[in-house]
Amino acid sequence: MKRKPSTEATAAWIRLMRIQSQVLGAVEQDLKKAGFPPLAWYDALLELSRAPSGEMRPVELEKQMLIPQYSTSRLIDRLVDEGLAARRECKIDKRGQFVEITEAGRELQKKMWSAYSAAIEKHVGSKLSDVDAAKLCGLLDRLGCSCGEAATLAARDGAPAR
Amino acid sequence: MKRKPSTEATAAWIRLMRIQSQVLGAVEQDLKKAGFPPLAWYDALLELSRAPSGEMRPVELEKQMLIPQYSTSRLIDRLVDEGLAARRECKIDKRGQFVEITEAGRELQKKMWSAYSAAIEKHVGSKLSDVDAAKLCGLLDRLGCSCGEAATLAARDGAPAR
DNA sequence: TCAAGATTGATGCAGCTGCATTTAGTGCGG
DNA sequence: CCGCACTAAATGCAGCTGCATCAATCTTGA
Repeated sequence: MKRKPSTEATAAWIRLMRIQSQVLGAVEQDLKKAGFPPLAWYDALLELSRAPSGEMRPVELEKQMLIPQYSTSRLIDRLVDEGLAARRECKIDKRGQFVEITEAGRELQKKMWSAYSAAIEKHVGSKLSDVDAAKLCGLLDRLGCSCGEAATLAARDGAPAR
Repeated sequence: MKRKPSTEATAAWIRLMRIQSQVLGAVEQDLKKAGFPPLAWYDALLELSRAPSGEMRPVELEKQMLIPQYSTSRLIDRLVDEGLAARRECKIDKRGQFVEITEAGRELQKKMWSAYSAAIEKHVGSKLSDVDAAKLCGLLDRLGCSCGEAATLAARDGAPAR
């Protein structure tokens, strides 16, 4: 059972873990220093703002963001507490609900994108040519079974999802 | 302030976040299913086992693992609780201490490496040729200011560090 | 020699995460 | 129409993380 992964594979694994945490930390830090909430909030607001009528089912949000159900539930709680979103009852399915982004939510999303995009540029864009960034995408996509397609489409106003 | 990062940079950012979390999750899951503790424990045990006399200062460990001080402190607590490591007093500096890996700790580290290396192979190695893995390393290293050098040297028996 | 400052490690607190379970509602087969 | 399986969402609990702070000790420099 020894020496299964090649040195290269192991090195890639280590880099993937280290660099991601480093870059994510740097970006989150920039956001926080600019007085903004965590990235997850941005992701949620972005998804909501993209929805046709500014509202969607929690289940839907959960699938888009690739986070567990309970996590979605609590994230919505926080957004609602801050007046960035509102819960609406769902008439066709009384178990469920709709979550609607508020005007404040839309504004915050836009403001965050300024800081967020600057952070991406600072910590990723400025360190890699577009060609290299594309190469990196290609290599990373091969590690994720089949999450590349959707992500490519969504690659406008960046939405990570942990 | 609009359109700062290129589409490619943003796409790379998204991939980096998504794929990392996906791969990390898969590896941790494999470890857990095999009945092992979290990866952080492995990292710590590995560092300790590498130390000349099987012991090192918490500060040292902290630097190697790139995790905050309080995190190290509590990780050591857990290792000690499980009998995988032991605290030794430090005679030359009474503020400090030494942490020594136990025999059980060494054994666990070795056993974990079997499962861990298999997971790396399964989730990284098998999806990328060595050449591509090396390319990936190169690209990722450019994102991390200066963490590549050390990591390359340490690339035996993989040690991530979040 | 001694006070000021730096360093080592621990800890209380708040917030977040995962897991398992609960509550409520839907829909299908008999 | 009823019971049973399934889905939607919330929640209690334990564990982990970050932050700020603390106590103890070491070091430095006047």
